[in-house]
Amino acid sequence: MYSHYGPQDWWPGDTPFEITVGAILTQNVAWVNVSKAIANLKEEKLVTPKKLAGADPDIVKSLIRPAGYYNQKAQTLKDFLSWFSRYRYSFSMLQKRDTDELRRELIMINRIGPETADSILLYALERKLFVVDAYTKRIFSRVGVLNGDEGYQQVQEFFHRDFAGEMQEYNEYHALIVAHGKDVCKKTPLCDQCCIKNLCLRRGLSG
DNA sequence: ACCCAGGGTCATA
DNA sequence: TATGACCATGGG
Repeated sequence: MYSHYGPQDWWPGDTPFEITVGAILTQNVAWVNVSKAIANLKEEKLVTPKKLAGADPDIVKSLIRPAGYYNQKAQTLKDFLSWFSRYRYSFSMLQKRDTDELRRELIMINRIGPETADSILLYALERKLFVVDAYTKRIFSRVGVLNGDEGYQQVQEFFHRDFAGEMQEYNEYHALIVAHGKDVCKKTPLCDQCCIKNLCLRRGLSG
């Protein structure tokens, strides 16, 4: 996949906080819409924890509107920030904490689920874990490695076990799966010849 | 006019 | 536990 699609340079964003905001805003929404929302926030210089926390909720809603679900997402940002304030809005503070502890705390925040939490952990905090998404389940179900009825944790454990790697590989892997999902598997329901199938066959995981 | 996109929550049976 | 409804915008 890497040789075909090249480096994906994920996550788009200049700072850990921008990455975090993007992870929240991108829930069930195309990234193009999220970029507009982030561009709006940037114009108002609100892409910093303190500024965003101090902003008028109605202003924030209007700025993130292109990303959809703006009422919920404005509240999610607020809830995240109220948790983050306990670390004095400092990513260095977060880095002192254990990955599993942070993950539990993030998931405790309303409307931040496992995928959003893991995206923040991998792409903003550079923790070594695999991010599961709908493409992952679809693609790996099709090639016969997953059933399709596994839960998030189960799928994640599968990848941690059979596709173990370093943080940089998890970073690229998730991005490539998304790229591949948008590219091929949407148009071609049966990916018999796809590179992932071949990879799994080589590893003795399907066939 | 439909369907879906880099999810998650809540009510119901 | 397992479905369904709901959140909302923008592009194909």
